[in-house]
Amino acid sequence: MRYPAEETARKHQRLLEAASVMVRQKGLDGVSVSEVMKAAGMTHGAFYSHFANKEQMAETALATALVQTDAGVEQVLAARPDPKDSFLHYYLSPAHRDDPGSGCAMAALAAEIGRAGVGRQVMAGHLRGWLDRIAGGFKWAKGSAQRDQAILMTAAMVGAVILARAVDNPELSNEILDATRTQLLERG
Amino acid sequence: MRYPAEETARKHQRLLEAASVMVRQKGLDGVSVSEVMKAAGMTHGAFYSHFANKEQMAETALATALVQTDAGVEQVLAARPDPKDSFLHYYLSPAHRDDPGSGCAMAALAAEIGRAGVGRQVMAGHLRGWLDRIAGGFKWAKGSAQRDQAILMTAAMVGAVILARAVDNPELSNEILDATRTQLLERG
DNA sequence: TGTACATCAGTGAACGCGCGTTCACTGATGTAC
DNA sequence: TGTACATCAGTGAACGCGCGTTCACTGATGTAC
Repeated sequence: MRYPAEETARKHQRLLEAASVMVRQKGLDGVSVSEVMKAAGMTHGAFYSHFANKEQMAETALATALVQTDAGVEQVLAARPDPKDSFLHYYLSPAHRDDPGSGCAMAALAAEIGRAGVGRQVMAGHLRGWLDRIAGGFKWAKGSAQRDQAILMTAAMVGAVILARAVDNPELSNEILDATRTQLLERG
Repeated sequence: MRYPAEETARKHQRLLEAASVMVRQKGLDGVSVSEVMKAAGMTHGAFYSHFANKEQMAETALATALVQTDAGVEQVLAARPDPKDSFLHYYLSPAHRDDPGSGCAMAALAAEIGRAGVGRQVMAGHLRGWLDRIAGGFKWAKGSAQRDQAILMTAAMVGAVILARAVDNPELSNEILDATRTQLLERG
């Protein structure tokens, strides 16, 4: 049967939200059409009223996840007095490590995108914007380019969260987060 | 028919080698039983003469890939005069970025292991050994713990390679590798 | 040393299963008059 | 404003396909005598 346009729009939004979370939790290839639809409270048949196919959903979910990641960065950049400190404490926290579904899409999906080919352009655009904002928004040590420092910080944060998620030992996992935060703060 | 024990052992070795490469290229879940067997020159039926099931092959392939990664580290630690410099130049090179199959297993597989659960213990053991060796084998800046510096360096290298593989723009990809290397060398 | 036979790695057909996708159908919505 | 009808999001059965896994079979190897 036909549904009110507004309700359909709301359902589509629910779908995007569920897909962006699940994709970060299970990977772009790790979520099935059925489970995304189920999470949004529908049956699998309606999937093709919202997406052309599974690949397009993956791309859309990635884009949505990246937008949410961006929103998080914006929020932190408004923090006073020290946005960089706030950012490092959030990003390298156990909470972020343990909740990939609502966390940074680069840490969750960059590795898979690297081998799949799908989403590499979107990821490049996202990373460019990310680097511009943190290179300009944070205070950096004198003596070397802000952009290079922003790249090191980004690589270290992403790598630290990925490694912290990949080990089963809680002490080692926490140590990775703590040491990375300490080192990045120590250098200015 | 029955085959000479020595030939069987050689085939098993071929299987491990192929699996460890393919798993780094396509992910632990991204390789099928058939394609691994085909790569080793056999048909899929013989798979179960070598492994209990697909999951066990994935674990074995991960372990093999980590051993090969370790062997690479050992080799670099013997480099003169500056093993750290050699290490950073290899790890953060376009060659390493473009050849995940024979590259670092952490960069290739840590993200997937983080969400799968399989291999987290093996990964923790590997990372422990890795950190011990580079914390002890390289020269570090005074003023903060060698281990913390080793962790930052590892996180940054792994993150940089993952990000460099995830973007389609060659300039940005190279910039990530170059900036990370420059920054890590600059700090001693 | 020669003979008889159990072993077992490898082959390729066959299996059930979950997947992405298609389709006939439903019926309230929104539109044309 | 009321009526007739086309639209289309959503349902659930059905599809083909590739996957991991099983199985009967092969025949040279390695062993027992």
